[in-house]
Amino acid sequence: MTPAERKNRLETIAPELLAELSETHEHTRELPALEGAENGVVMRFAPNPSGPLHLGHARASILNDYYVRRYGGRYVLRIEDTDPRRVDPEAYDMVREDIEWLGLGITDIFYQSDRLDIYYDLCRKLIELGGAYVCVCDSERFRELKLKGKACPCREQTVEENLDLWQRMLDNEFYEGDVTVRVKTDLAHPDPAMRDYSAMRIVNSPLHPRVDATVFPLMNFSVAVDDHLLGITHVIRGKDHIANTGRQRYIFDYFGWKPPVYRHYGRMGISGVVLSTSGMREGIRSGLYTGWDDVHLGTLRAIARRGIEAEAVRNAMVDIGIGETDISFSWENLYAKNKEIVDPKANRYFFVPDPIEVTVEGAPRHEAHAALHPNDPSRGVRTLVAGERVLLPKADIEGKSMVRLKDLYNIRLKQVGEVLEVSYAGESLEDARREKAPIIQWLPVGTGLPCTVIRQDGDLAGLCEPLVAGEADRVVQFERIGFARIDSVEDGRVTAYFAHR
RNA sequence: GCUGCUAUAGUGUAGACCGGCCAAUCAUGAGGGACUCUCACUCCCUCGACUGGGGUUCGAAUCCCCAUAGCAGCACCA
Repeated sequence: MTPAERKNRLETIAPELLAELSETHEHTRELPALEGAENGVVMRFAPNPSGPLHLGHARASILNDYYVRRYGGRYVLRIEDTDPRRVDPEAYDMVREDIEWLGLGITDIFYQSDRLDIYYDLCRKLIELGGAYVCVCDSERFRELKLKGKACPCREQTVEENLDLWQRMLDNEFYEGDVTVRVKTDLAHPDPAMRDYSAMRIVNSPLHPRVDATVFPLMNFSVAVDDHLLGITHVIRGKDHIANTGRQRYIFDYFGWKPPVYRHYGRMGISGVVLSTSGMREGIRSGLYTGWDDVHLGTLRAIARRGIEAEAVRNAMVDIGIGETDISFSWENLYAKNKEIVDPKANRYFFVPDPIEVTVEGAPRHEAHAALHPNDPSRGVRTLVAGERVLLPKADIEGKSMVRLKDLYNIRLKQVGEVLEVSYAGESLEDARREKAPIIQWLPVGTGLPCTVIRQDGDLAGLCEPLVAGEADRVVQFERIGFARIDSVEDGRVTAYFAHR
């Protein structure tokens, strides 16, 4: 049966199936349902302000955002700045900008550094409940004991002794490293990670940029407290937090709170870019990278600069989902998502990398009209006026005997010793097709703008069409090269960032 | 070392909870073709996977056990 016959037959026996066939299937993927989410959710994104957001943050924030949008409710941004050592004052703004770029539906914002009194208060209550003690042991010594499942002497202190020590901590009677408040868990717990962890510690230096304090909570305490106080119902985070979920459970139990529903997704390996804040900062300092948006970094501002849109990142992350399997992030898949968005709107232009000038013997003066977008004639054309002298991409004519300059005419090439002889070969597209001549981009001599296309693996230098100057901050397609974001146009010089083919 | 999680095509993902409709979905990618004055877009065709071994069962990608591999945690970081 031919396809047409099959279609006819289907029409006679089951017209409703035929209708189904012609439907365009929208592949917006549905992620698994969350239990207890039917009446809305309260979720959170809790970055540490130590640098700009990167792809790892994008996954966490987008997946939580996805569920808030799906079920309705609130989306809390919680800035976790309880470690003065890991706070970069400039990162507060960067995080805010990146969140804006991502388009997250944040409804509430909290800074943990504003909430120290809340943590102090609940820490005292936890001590009173007998759920925590102030430990004055050397951390190394404590660790040894813990691994053996043994208690340190401080664990036997009375509530009064602990309260006294706690007050002295707050009164600045101790220095960094001298004391820590530990949550009493279970020293016999089979998982050593679960045994008596720290809830509060002292940091004397550096000073916190937002608050005058030296006693700070550790994340397992502040996170549990805030998740409860802020009414968080569901938490989606990486599996590196599985142990923390277990530790935080003790806080919930001591206070008689109901913990949120947790989902821990698998590790996402991201290759090809630098992600570690320290690595990025060091590279920027040493001049290896131009800044937080250097193309070699995995920050959101870097991929934005490369012309990747937030929606593409979102689609890629939802596609990846919340599976517990460890995965490797696929740039290829992200590029495909981005092309979906960018291809319909990107205007087409010629960019000639590594240009060589040739004189086309016998070529008439000719005006070429190339569509700004081949699928949308209404956008009009770029007009390029060519005489005998044109610029061609070196790599595309090497070894060729005939090529067609797109929308212009055909040329014949002959290498005679050191000299490349180029002659006019007519306007016929059919001729070019018949000879299987490549159709390549070109530029008239004189009108092109110097243009650098910045790529991860080396820049392309060349010339582009003058109209590109009007495309600043937009993504264009350089025909036969790929999509690129026009980053700047200064003094007639264009800088573009390569996105993908 | 101790604890835990995971294992479906190159990549991501569905199916797994409630075994049969799975000779395993969709996307991406690769190869081929159509269209096209781009190596873009669109369309068509093809390629490619249930980690291994046992067990339960009439029947296992799905349940159980073992092995292997990967990952995470065992901070006075988040």
